[in-house]
Amino acid sequence: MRPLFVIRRNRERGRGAPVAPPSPGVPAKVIRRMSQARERGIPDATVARLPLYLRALNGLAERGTATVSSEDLALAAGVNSAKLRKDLSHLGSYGTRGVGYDVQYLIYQISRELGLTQDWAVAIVGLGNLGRALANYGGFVSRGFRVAALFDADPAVVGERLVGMAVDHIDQLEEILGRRGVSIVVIATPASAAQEVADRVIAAGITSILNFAPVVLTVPDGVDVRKVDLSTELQILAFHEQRKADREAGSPIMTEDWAEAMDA
Amino acid sequence: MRPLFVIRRNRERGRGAPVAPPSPGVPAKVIRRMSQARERGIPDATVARLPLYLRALNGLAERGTATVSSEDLALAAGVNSAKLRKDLSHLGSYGTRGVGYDVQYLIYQISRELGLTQDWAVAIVGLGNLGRALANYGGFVSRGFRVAALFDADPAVVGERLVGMAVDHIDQLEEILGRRGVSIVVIATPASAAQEVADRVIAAGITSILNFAPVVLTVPDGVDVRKVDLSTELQILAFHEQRKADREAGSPIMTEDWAEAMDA
DNA sequence: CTCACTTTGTGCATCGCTTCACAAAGGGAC
DNA sequence: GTCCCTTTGTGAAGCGATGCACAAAGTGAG
Repeated sequence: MRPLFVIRRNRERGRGAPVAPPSPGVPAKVIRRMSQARERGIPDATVARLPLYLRALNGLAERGTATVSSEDLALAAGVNSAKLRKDLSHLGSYGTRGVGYDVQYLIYQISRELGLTQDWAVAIVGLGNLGRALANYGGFVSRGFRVAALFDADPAVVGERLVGMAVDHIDQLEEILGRRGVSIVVIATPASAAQEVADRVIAAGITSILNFAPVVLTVPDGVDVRKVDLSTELQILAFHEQRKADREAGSPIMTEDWAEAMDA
Repeated sequence: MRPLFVIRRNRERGRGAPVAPPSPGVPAKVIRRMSQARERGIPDATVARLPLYLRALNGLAERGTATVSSEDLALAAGVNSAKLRKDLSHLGSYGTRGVGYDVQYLIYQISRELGLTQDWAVAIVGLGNLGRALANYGGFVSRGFRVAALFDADPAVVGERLVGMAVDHIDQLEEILGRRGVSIVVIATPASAAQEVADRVIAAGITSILNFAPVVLTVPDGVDVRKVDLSTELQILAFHEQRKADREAGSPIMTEDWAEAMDA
């Protein structure tokens, strides 16, 4: 079963084989076909932007727009139009030259690519303030995702009903995950519990985790972890804010900063 | 006051002026000096990782570790050690060869670089489930950040007390932001209100926004917006999850997918 | 049909980040 | 002091992402 090439696939990013240079003798059609085929190699940066495009498209669709040019869609999504076109070209050739993209069709294609045409059962572990906020957050249930299980370790919380669902005790984690077909787990526990929860859900077969706890989770290969971290974001903002402040007050050449840095 | 060069600075990412090509005649020392000097040009990718290092360091400090090698720290932060060293080298030369980094000293240096030695007054706008979770979230108050104001548009929520602070009505936004010296605003409103809130806080002089609402905010140059978006993260996970599923079930060559894609 | 115009899809140059690999620098033993 | 060991700091190569600029491909008018 799935030898060599699976492993190769795993690391196969972007272009894969270095498409032959456009020597004038080679039939252009063959080259085209190859890059169209793309071998399932959509760049990570592109994948990260697809949800953005999807949201912009849904906005357009609600306002009844039937087709949209890359220029306009890029504007709505806040990106450069060349980037948008290149991103979409990784999915296939879904536009019409001289016209633009059919909004509904593009929504469908992006949704399909992102796997939103099926629905995903999501479990939330940890029902403190953040976990509750997530459970109640209607936005992400809207398309493709469904909260299928809630877990907490606190006996006072277990049994409580949230969004029409009882909170289960963490002891039943493995059993219920399996029974309800959960494939994505959201960790919203305190930092101290996060790694243990991760270990358990991974042992139960989960390979996609969204982590809100402020820790670096250690996971085996093949498990995807995405991290959302408030304090990190604030710290990045603070860095830039400080810089702006420095710039206004400090000397343009910034010699003082230097002196300070030097003697430290 | 601050003419031309301020604008230039604004767009000056990374290296700044296009360092002359490494023509063999140019004295290497000059180039060296320039990149060492860094002109306050810490790469964005590095800035984004500094909070991570800081957290790992705090963990080590709590356990009483005095010095740490780049190898160990990198392990704790979940990055490659060469990357860690290069990141830290952008801040200065704070390690000791043959020994490693002094944990306390490095904590101080990173904190200073991130601007965490001063404290930042943060306002939260929108106190639905998410806003409340953020207000209660102790983690980010810990170091450098302080919740200084809470706003909501709902009269039923205004006046309520959260984390020892009364919720103010959004009408008083500008006045209170100024009075309490707020410099970072967290938007946790519904999507429909987010742009208006952003416009108002920017008009009031705010230049750093952390946006939880699922919309692309349009802001003038000089304003930093960072976005945290649950549904985007879930969609990215779903994409990879789907891929993993395809890989197990589907044909390695993936001809079927093709047929399906073609007739659509 | 041809012509003018619009907009996509992409080759290519560029840029910035990552990673390797090693010289430089410090510590400790003797 | 010298020698050996450890670990940093960084030049340079590699790699992926970005954005320009344009040929290709479509529409619509006449």
